[in-house]
Amino acid sequence: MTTAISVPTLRRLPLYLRLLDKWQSEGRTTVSCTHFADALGFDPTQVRKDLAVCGVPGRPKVGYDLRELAAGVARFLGWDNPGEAFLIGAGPLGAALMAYEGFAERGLSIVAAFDPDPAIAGNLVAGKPVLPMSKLPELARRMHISLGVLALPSAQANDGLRACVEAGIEAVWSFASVRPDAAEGIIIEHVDLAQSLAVLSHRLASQHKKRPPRTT
Amino acid sequence: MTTAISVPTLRRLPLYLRLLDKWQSEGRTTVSCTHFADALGFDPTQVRKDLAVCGVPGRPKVGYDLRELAAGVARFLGWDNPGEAFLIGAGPLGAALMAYEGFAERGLSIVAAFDPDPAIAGNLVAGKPVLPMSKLPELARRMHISLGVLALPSAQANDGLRACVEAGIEAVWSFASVRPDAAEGIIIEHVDLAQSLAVLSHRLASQHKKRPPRTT
DNA sequence: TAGATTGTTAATCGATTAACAATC
DNA sequence: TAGATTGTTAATCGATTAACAATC
Repeated sequence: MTTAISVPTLRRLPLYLRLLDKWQSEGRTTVSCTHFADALGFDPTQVRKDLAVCGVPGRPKVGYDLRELAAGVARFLGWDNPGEAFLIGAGPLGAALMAYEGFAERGLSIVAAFDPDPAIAGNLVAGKPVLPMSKLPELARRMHISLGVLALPSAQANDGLRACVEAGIEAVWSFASVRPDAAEGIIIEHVDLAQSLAVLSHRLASQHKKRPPRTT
Repeated sequence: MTTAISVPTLRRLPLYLRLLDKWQSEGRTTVSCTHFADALGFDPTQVRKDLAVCGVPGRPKVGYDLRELAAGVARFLGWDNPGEAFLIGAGPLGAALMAYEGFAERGLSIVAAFDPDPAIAGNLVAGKPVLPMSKLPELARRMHISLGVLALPSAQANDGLRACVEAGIEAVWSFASVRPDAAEGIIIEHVDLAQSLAVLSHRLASQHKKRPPRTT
């Protein structure tokens, strides 16, 4: 087995990729770890180790070929060929995700939307019809869909997840406001906004202890 | 100065709080670290250390008083009294955030929405009027708003952030698809979906290496 | 060539986990 | 009392950073 990639490394790769895109559009052709390190406030050695996982060799004195590195990082993440995903939950959150500009950039395309609510199924979301959940298994298999984007209200999140498992979907990216239960045979990545808010809230609270907020 | 709280600890606190709410609704009155550890797959010692930062004492043999602990964790995060925030960017993402059920639960209330796009300002989003950006500074000061929720398209994200700084807003929770530039005198917490997607994409890709996905 | 940069091995740092005394 | 659990100190583990040889 190849060396396991650490999650912190994995989470930094998109930041490098974003910079690579930017620099490419500025006409750069090579980059060194120091460029990344300066732009992101990271240690250059860390950048070098992170990039190494993608298997793109650099050249001493020169650095990395920008094009080659960008392609290598994108390939490593599986962002080189467009992935197709189903959206499960077509409420306001689902609609926002369908319109989200960051997905297309990362080779992710939501090709169909489903919703258990009969009042929503049948509607159009971002120009696409929302289908009833009953259509999910057959379509998932026929279209070889391996990723589900879960955007259901918390009460329905676990049902949605189960439907994905039964449809043979391999991974779920969850935006439900409650973490769905772990399930056999499916990869779950949950975006927990409460965790992010906790970091922000605490920083704000510590700030207030030092310099109290304005009051009337 | 009090011991600095680590970010990993901070990010786990909402998970404990969610369990506390659940257990409280089930009629429990005391909890031990082992309960949390079992439910979350954590080490009991880690739970004990995490909870310790909130300053709620437990009793040997008994555990923690559930009510007292829930109140302590919420207070530590600043989630005990409802915080008021402004939404900057009232497109689909902004609309989803206004409707998001997780916020109210965490004592966060979006009290007004702003958008630089004249086609959007004037509309209603989640029953609230969207105001032009020009109204932001005066209202922020008058209402003592310290948190901005940034949901603008990437091209406008930095302008939106600057507007917050100028309005005296202390912290910004960013959902832009590109991380806004750091700015003097404002706390920024950026939710970077690409980082989360990177973790998921890579897991999916490694899975495929072991067991290739079905094809036609 | 000399200097800059990669790639890799060693040292440090911080977070997690283990051990254990104190206590109800 | 005995057993369970807290709170805290020590050990381990993994990620970050430093050092340095190889190289263009």
